[in-house]
Amino acid sequence: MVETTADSDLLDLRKGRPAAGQDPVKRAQIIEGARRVFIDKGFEAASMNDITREAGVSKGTIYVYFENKEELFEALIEEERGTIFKNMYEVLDHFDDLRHTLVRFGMGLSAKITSAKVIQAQRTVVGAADRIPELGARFYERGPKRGHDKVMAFLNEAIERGLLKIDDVDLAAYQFTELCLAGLFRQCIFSYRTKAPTQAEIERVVTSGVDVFLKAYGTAKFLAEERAHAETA
Amino acid sequence: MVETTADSDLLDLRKGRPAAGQDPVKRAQIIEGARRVFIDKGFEAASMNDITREAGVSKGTIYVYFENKEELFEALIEEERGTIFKNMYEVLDHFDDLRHTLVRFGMGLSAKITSAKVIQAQRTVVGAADRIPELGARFYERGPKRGHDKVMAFLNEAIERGLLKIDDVDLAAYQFTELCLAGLFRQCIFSYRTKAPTQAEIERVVTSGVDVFLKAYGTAKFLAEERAHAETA
Amino acid sequence: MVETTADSDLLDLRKGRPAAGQDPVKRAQIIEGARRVFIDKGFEAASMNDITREAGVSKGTIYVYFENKEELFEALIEEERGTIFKNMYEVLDHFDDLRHTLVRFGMGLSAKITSAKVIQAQRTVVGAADRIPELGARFYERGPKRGHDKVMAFLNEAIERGLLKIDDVDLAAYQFTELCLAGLFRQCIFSYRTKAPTQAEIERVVTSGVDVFLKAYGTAKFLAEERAHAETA
Amino acid sequence: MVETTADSDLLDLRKGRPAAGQDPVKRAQIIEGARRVFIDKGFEAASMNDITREAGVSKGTIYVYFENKEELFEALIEEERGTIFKNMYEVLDHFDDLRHTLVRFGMGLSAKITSAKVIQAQRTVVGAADRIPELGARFYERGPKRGHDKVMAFLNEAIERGLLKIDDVDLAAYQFTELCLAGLFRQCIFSYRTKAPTQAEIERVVTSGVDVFLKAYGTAKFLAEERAHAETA
DNA sequence: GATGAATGAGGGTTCATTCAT
DNA sequence: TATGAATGAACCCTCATTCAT
Repeated sequence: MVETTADSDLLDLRKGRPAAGQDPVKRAQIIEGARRVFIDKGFEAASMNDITREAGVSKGTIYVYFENKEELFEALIEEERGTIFKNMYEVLDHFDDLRHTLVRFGMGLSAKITSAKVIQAQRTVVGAADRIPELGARFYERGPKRGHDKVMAFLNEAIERGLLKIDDVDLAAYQFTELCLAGLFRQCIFSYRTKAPTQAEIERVVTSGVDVFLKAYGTAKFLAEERAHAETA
Repeated sequence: MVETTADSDLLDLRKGRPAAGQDPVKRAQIIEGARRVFIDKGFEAASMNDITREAGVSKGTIYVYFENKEELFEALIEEERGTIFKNMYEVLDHFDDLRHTLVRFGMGLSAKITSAKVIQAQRTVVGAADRIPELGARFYERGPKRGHDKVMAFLNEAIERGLLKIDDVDLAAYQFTELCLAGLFRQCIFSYRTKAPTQAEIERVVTSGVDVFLKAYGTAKFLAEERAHAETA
Repeated sequence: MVETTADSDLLDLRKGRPAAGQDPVKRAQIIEGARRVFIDKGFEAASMNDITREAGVSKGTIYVYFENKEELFEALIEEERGTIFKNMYEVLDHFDDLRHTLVRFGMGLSAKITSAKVIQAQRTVVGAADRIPELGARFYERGPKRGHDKVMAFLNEAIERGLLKIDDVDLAAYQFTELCLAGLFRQCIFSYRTKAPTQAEIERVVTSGVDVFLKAYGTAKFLAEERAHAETA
Repeated sequence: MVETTADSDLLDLRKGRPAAGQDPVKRAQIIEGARRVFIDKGFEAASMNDITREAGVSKGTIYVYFENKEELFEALIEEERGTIFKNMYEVLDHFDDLRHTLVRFGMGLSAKITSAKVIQAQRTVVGAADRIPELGARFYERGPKRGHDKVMAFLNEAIERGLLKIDDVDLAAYQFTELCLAGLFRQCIFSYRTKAPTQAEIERVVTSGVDVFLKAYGTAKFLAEERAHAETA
C-alpha cells in the first residue's frame, strides 16, 4: 500500500510556507541587506533599521532568523569568508611547473585579497575585532589560515621532489604569501589605495615575489631544470 | 609696530588666557584623554563622556577645540602616527654591517607594528577607514609610507656600495618589510593572535626574512665580505 | 427540511468541526495555557507566544476565541475565581458546634486565600485593577462578596438559635473574615511573606480570631452551652 | 582674615545650577510625573516616554536622576510610603482614654489606607510585587509593619495599666488593625468600591471594631472605669 | 478553520551635541 | 571662556496582532 498522505513534517517536499527562520530565500535576502550595510558602514555604525530597509524585510523577521545583531554579522562574515576563499587554492592541486604554479597561485591570491569587495569585508572584520575578537580569529582561522596550510602542503611536496630546500616550512609559507602581497595589502586596507591594484601591478609584484622566494629556497636541481626548460623553449 | 587696540579679545595675545580653542596645553590634554579612550575602546564604543573624564576637561571645551567626535579622532590619529613611527628608522642612519643592520631594523619595526597598542590603533583606523577614508590614507602616507622611503634610501646606499643588486628598489623595500612581518601582522590585526609576538618569535621571523632578502638581492661582493667576516670571527 | 448542499463548510453542522471560536474543548485548552502563564508571570510579562506554546494552539486560534490579550485574561480570571471559591463555604452548610464550625471554616478560608497560587492570582487582578476596574470588581463580587453573603446567612442562623447577638450582621461578617486573616493577607499580597503561612500559623490566627469574635458576639446561652460541653468532655 | 573667594566646590551656597542629578526641584518634578503615570497605569504599562511627557523633562534627564525605570519606581514608592504613613501614629503617643484613643487612631488609619490615592499606590506596589518582590516587602516593612509595632507598644502600655489582658500582643495588634478596616480594604483594592469610604462608614466600622476588640481584651478594671466615666458624663 | 511567519510600533536606554549659566 | 546639565534622536530588541497559506 502506498503512503498517500505523507506526514508533512517529515516529508515537506511541497512548496508550502517554510518554517520560521528556515526560508533560505529570505535568509539570503537578509544576509544580502546586511552585507550592503555592514560592509558599507562597519559593525557599530550599521543599524538594524538600515538593514531592515536594505533587506526589505521587517525588523521582527530579522530577529527570527538571527538571534541579534552580532549573530547576523557573524553569519554574514562566515558567508563572505566562504565566498572569498572558495576556489583560491585549486591551482595548487595540480603540481605543474613550480615557478609557473606559484605565480598563478600568487596572482589569484593577491587579486582576490586586494579586490575592493574583499578589502572592505576585511576592514569590517578588523574594525569589529576589538569588540568581537573571536570573530576575527575565526575569520582568520577558516580563511587565511586554511590557505596557509594548503601552501605548506604544496611546499612540502616541492621539497620532496627536491625542488626546494626549506628549514622552516611554516615560516616560508608565510613569507611566500607576504611576498605576493608586498605593499598591496596594507595600502588597500588603510585605503591609501582607493582602487584595487591592476592586473599588471599584481603580476609585477607576484613575479618578483616568486623570484625572491625561489632564489632563497630553490635547489640546484630546480635551477638546472629551469635552465633546461628555457633552452628547449 | 605696537598693537594699540584695547579690545580685550586681543589682549590675550600677550601671555594672558589663550583664545578659545587655541591653548596648546589644553589641546594636548584633550588628545591625551582621547588617546586612552579611543585606543582602549575603538571609535564607536568610545564615548565623549569617557574622554571628558579621562582628559579632565568639560564637554564644551572639547567642542571648542574639535568640531565633533570624528575630528577629535582624526587629530588623535595624526598624533599617534607621529608617536608610533618616531625613532623607528634611526637604526638605518648609521650604515654598519648590512645583515646586522637589516636585522636590527627589522626587529624594531616588527616589534613596534605588532605591539598591542599599535595594533589596536591600526585596527581603529582600519575600522574607520570606510567612513573616513582620508584618515586611513593620511595615516599610511605619513607613517608606513615615510618609513618605506627610508628603507628605499637605505637599500639604494647598499646598492651603491655594491652589496645589493636590485632592479625595482621600491618593490624590494616592500618585500623587505613584509618579510619582517611574515604572518605576524595579519594574525595580530585579525586578533587571531591575542597577544603580541614574543621577542624570540620576532627574531626568528626577521632573521629568516633578512636571509631570504639577502639571498635574493645580495651581490657576490656581499657574500665574499660576509664569508671573510665570519672567518675572522 | 434537509440540507442538501454539498458545500463542505456546512457539513460541519453535523457533529463535525465546531464553528470558529465555538469549540469548548479548545477554549478550555487555551484558558488552561493562559492560566499557567498569566499566574506565573503576571499580565504584562506574559506573552501571547508563551500562552500559545503552553496551550498547544496557534496564535490565530487564540485570536478567534478571544478578541485580544486583555479579554483572554478576563476570561481566565472569571474561571479562576470559580475554582478558588468552589467548596469554600460547604462547611457552613451543616450547622454543628458553633465555635468548631467557625474555626473549621476560618481555617479553610484563610488557607485558601493565602495560598501561593491564589495570592498570585489576586495580585494579578489587583495589578490590573487600574487598567480594567470592572475585572477586579467582578472578581470581588462573585468571589469574596458571595462568600460574605454565606457567612452572613450562617451568622443569622446562629442568632436565631440564640447563640450570637449581633446588631450589624453585615459588618460582623466582615469582621469575622478579617479576624481569620489577621496580618496574613496583607503580608502575603505585598510579598512581605514570600511563602504561604503554615497550617500552625493559620490555626493560631483563626483560633484566636474566633475567640475574639465569640467574646464580642456570643450570648450567655452560647457560653453556658460551651461550658456544659466542656464539662461532659 | 576673611575667606573672600570661597572654593565654590566646598561652599556652594550660591544659587548656581545644581550638579547633575542633584537638583531637588527637578527630581521632584520627575517623581511627580512618575507618580501620575505609574499610579495610573501600573509599573509595566507605564512607559518612560509617558513619564517624560508628564514630567516635562527629557528622557536623558530622567536617566541622570534615576538609574533605570525600576529605580525610579522604587524612589517613587519610597516617597509615597513616607507620605502615607507620616503622622498616622501620633495619636498613639499621648495615652488618653483607651477607647477614645483607639477609635481616633483607627479612624485615621482606616481613612488613610482606603483613600483613593493610597489605594492606587498600594495597587501599583501589589501589581509590581511579582516582578520586584523586595519592593513590596520593603514597602510593607517600612509602612504597615512599622505601624504595627507602634500599635503593639500602645497595647503593651494599656496592658501595664491593667486595662487590657492579651496573651498574644502581636496577633492582637493585627486583629485591631483588621477590625478597623473590616471589609473596606479588600473592597477598595479590588476596585469593587470605586470611591473611598465616607467618614460615616469609617466611623461605623471603626467604632464597632474597637468595641469587639475591647470586649475581647478589656479587663474588669477597664470596664469599671468606663462605667464610672459614663456616669459622671 | 487553523496556522504561524511576518509585521512594525513601541519598549527601555545611551550619548553626541548644545547652550544657559 | 569654560562648564556640564539637559536634550532627543537613534540605538537594539520584543511582542501583540494580522493575514497569506
